[in-house]
Amino acid sequence: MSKEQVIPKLIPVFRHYGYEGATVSRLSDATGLKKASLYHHFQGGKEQMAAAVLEYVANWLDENVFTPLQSDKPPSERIRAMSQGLDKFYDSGQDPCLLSVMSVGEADNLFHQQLEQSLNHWLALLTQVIEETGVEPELARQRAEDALMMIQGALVLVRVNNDTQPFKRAIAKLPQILLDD
Amino acid sequence: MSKEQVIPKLIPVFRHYGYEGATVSRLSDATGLKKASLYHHFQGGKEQMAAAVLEYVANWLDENVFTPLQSDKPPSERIRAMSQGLDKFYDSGQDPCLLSVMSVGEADNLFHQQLEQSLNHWLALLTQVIEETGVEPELARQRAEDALMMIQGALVLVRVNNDTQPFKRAIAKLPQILLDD
DNA sequence: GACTTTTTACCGAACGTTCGGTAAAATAAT
DNA sequence: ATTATTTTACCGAACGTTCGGTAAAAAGTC
Repeated sequence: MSKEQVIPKLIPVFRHYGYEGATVSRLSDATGLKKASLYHHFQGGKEQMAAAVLEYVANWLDENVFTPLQSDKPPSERIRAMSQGLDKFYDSGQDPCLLSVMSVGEADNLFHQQLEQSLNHWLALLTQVIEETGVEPELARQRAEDALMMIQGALVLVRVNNDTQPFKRAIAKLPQILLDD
Repeated sequence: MSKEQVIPKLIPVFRHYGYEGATVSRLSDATGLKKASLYHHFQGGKEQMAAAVLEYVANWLDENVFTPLQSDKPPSERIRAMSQGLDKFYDSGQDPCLLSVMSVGEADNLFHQQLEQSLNHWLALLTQVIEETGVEPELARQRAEDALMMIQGALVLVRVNNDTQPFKRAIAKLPQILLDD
């Protein structure tokens, strides 16, 4: 079993339990590999596993969310494409966000730089799309932030309330937040 | 040292490290009490400490956020009062939200009911205030959800980006979200 | 192609450390 | 003197990690 096959099995563990909650035992169970085997693939241990997961997810987002956002189609359609990618990424809000779960406790010390970079990359791309519709840079940035806040907040609501409706509405409201306002 | 003096010292540990990251050692350091002394006050151990923290925070919110929201003043002023309480509670976004941090991993299994109840209490109160301005129940509920999403999302953004501006803007936007729309 | 060597993938068992938690002794308060 | 509070010393279990070794695949040699 190669790393590329292992990493996707690690993802849900970190997502649902956070860094400190993602014990090597749980990671072992999730992958079907014994602890020692995990350490064969990731000599850097749990920290390297988390780093690999973050990198994998960043690439997934690049392909399924950021690239569609940068196509040459009209902004409204690009945002629709992004929304579709996001809905798949978060499984309609049922899967927690790695970004938010990894910015807690010890994990934040280890991965803050990576997380900040990913978030700002996303914000920058979104801001650019909005600017292309003729909106002032500062306002465009604010709308981009509003959109991300809505999504992240929706994920919290969904998790606590066991109801995916807020997330679906947040996704549906994205065009309005980003373009109409 | 009494429980009432200990609990406030426990709060920041759970807030910043989450339930699994809030080790008894850290709780001991934060309170200045040795482990065994903590167990004298909380025979139920770490779980009881977390439960006490949640209860304490719920009461604080009741007094400083929910009660001002239910006064007999006009809705706009009640929302202003709530905003003020929230800003103090989250220290302008610098302090993470217990609700979101405790809904991860094992902690969610232990406290889901409490968290869900607190969130829905808040949502219900907010919805009621909006309804009083003549808004349909369903729309009022949606606006209440939007407001909470904005705040929760802002907290994520602030934590990752080390910049409290998004939170301050989210707070400032509350009247518009809840009343103007 | 057959044989040897090296590398890869995996595992059982154990490592030292830290986890949450407890018993008994010491101290403080009344 | 009694009670309430804190501390020292300790426990089993789980933590992340490492060790020694096995089986199979890959690479190198003839």
